[in-house]
Amino acid sequence: MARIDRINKVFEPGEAEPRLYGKWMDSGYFKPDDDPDKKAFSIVMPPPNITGQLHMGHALDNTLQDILTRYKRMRGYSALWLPGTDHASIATEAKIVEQMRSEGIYKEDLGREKFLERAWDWKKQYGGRIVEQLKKMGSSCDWSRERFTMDEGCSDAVKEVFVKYYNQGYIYRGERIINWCPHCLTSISNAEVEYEDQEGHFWHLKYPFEDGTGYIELATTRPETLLGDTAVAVNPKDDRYKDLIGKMLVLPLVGRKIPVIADDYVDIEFGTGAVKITPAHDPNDFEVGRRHDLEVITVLTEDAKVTDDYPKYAGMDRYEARKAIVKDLEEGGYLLRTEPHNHNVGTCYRCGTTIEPRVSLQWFVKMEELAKPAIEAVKTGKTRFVPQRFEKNYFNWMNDIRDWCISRQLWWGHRIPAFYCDDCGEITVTKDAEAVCPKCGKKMRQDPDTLDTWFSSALWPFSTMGWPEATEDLKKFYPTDTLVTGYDIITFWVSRMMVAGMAHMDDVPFRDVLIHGLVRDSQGRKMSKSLGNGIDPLEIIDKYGADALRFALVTGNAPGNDQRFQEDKIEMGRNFSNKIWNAMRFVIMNCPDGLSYGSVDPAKYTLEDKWILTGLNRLISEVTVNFENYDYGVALQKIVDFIWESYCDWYIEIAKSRLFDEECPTRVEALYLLNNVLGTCMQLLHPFMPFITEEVYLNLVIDDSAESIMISDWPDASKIPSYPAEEKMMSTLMNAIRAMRNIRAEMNVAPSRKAHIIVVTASDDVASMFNNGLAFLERLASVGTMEIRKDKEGIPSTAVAALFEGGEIYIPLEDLIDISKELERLKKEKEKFEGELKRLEGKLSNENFTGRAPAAVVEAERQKLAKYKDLAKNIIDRINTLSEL
RNA sequence: GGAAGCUUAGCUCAGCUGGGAGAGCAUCUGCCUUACAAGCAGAGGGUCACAGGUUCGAGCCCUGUAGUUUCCACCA
Repeated sequence: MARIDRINKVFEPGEAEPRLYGKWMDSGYFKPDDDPDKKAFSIVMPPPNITGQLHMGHALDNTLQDILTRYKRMRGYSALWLPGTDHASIATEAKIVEQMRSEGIYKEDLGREKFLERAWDWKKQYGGRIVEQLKKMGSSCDWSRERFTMDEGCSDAVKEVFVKYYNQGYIYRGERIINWCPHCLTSISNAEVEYEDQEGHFWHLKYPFEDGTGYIELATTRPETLLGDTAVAVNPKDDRYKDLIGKMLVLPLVGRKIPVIADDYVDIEFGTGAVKITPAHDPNDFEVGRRHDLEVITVLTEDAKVTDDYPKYAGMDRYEARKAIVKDLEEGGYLLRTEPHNHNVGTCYRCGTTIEPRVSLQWFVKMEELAKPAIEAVKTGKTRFVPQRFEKNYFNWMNDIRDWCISRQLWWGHRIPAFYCDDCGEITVTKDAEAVCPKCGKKMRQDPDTLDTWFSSALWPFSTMGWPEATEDLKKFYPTDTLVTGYDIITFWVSRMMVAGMAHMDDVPFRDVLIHGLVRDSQGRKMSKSLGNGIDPLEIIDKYGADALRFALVTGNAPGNDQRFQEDKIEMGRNFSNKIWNAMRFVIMNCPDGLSYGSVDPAKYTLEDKWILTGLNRLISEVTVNFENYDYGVALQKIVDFIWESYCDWYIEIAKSRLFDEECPTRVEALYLLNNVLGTCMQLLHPFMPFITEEVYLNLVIDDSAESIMISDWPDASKIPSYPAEEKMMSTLMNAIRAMRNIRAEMNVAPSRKAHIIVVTASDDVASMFNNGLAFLERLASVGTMEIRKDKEGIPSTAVAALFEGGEIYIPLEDLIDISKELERLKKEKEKFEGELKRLEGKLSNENFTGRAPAAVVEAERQKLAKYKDLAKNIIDRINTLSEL
């Protein structure tokens, strides 16, 4: 009892977790083992933004990665989990601009160089924050390999790829209509546009013919773009307009003469069947304009204000201009009517501002051809999505892929390695920091733009390992084994890594893509800043510990499904920790000093010993399969059930009678198994709850030389003996105990009242089982004394019967028994059994079943029938006996 | 418009290749039993959304319907 005084009654994560993490860091366990005989396992961490704070999405993502890494490490792999952070160009730049604005400083006034200095300061200040937060989760990454998307190596990889793609013709520069954010003042890619439903209007306008022969009616949701109209399009098959094709119209308010053109793009059924064409401000119109060689007239500035070309509206933003133009159209008699109209509006995924399509000179990657090997790799199973259904998501995007706009009008990011000669217009693309015009020898000017953040992210699985150098890490760890990420990022990131991997490494970047869902709030809403419904993982860790948080994120959740986050689950995790902690306390408080297992003899194992070992054996096998299939929710549930029910509620309780009897001949066996079974459970649980398992494992009396559970060997089921016959016997005994407990509870018999029981059984095995178990039957079922008989002659009629497979137990409760109540209880039991009997008899008399179902299934049903018949007969006998009174 | 998911106990969710419906929380009843009241023992509670079909047998497979969520595309 001396040792227990030193151990707190509850596990204290606030104290233990930082201490243990520090120990792991110092010991170098997070680094992959150099042993060349070990097989390599690797994952790269999806790099969180340097501007970011740890949120539940990160917590889930990193918990899954840590589970995987810790499992593989214990399985004997040289396991690498490579961490890092992302510069997140647009998000970071926006934050810095915002911060500067509060100081009254503008980006342009500061200048590029000063701005970048500030950005790097920002990175220094905040880049480490998220890393520290990830450590609190218990993440076992190799921090010595930590990377940043803008560090020297990653930047070099970016330049290498850009130059290579350019020389191969996959990267080009061109004037196209792109998605422009008037707030961030940069282009963004298709993937970065989010569509949302907005209520708007449908304005029906009339555009008069030049020759005064009438007008064409058309409808628009964006009347302000009328300023840039250069045609009106109709469908060539539309009889209403056939004769009008080629005629000229006068553009209202502007007076420009524009033609009626014919194009298949126009839907005859929709609206009036006539569409105004604004090539500069609508992607479809742009395409129509190209086909018909229309003039592209830009009418809005970068910040979405009307240009000076239209003095009446100049300087108005697009919404002001819309009002003014609608008013003028109305006054001019051009507005026929206005209807309410819901439409999808593209918004910037970073700031939410409505996108303004805009024609500008940008850099693009031709994706179609590059996508092919990446599509093929998933088709042929070289890369596998888990769950598989998400590959549809991937194929969907990849099969319909558009050219990727990669240039951004931002300063924070990888500067585009293209140089221009202002004299002769020559373009050079080079990794060098400076370039001289090959034609006229003048110093060239570097493109001011930077690259899309996702351009560098796409290279992450190999840029972090030293590419383009042929490093040892690349040789050993590429391709990585598993990428863990959310389904919301498949198009942004997974697809582009696949493309880059195939293009530059000629191999997939990862074998498996483990997709998880979103963590939502308790009402099922997305956690967001604007709703203020986000739950801070750090607060949860402070209150309950990282183990409890990890438990909550994994338990009861199937792969790929969204989950609602509820504090209930955290409490469950915390309570489970406490349960384990106290099981450990119990075990070690009963271990004598200098305990040695030298005399342990498996031949002396008792029924419950063999039962718990058999259960453990099965647990290891099943959980290992679950781990291999990424079924973590299932695996965790099994481990919890085994520890809580089998080990704590049964095995410890039964073992108590052996521990408390110092003369017990199998005491050392009990101690050995109590320590080792719990220790093995800790190993199985360690990937989920690394902290408490480490603490408990090292406190148990298992192996004094063990340094850490995280480098212990994953349990091997084949080394644990299995005893099926004893397991079955034990389950009979447990059922008998449950039956006794049930009766006593229903009769309201206090546990303190020890009863005399009469066990009636024809089986010698069952009889000896009860005889051997008397010591713990007292504890588990309040048995005082016991007699065992072969028949039920002379059983007192006031006894209550507990029936189990293999026998009956009678508990004479004299004063307590209410015969009518007991009869009622027995009749209820009888009905239950008769229902089952009817079902089984029907099934077994059906020749279709006996003839067609597998023999094993039929046999199992036969045995069930026999068992139920037996039990039902006993109940009926008992009812008859009681009824006669 | 195209695609995917979900619908199982009051709540949140599991349920593997089809073979007697589960967990946690909540509710009710008893217990401070010398590891743990963050605990122990027991109980109640479900036409597995609906309608068909395949099968000896369907929560699970197929078809359809309804509700709901998400992704992709996008028509002015």
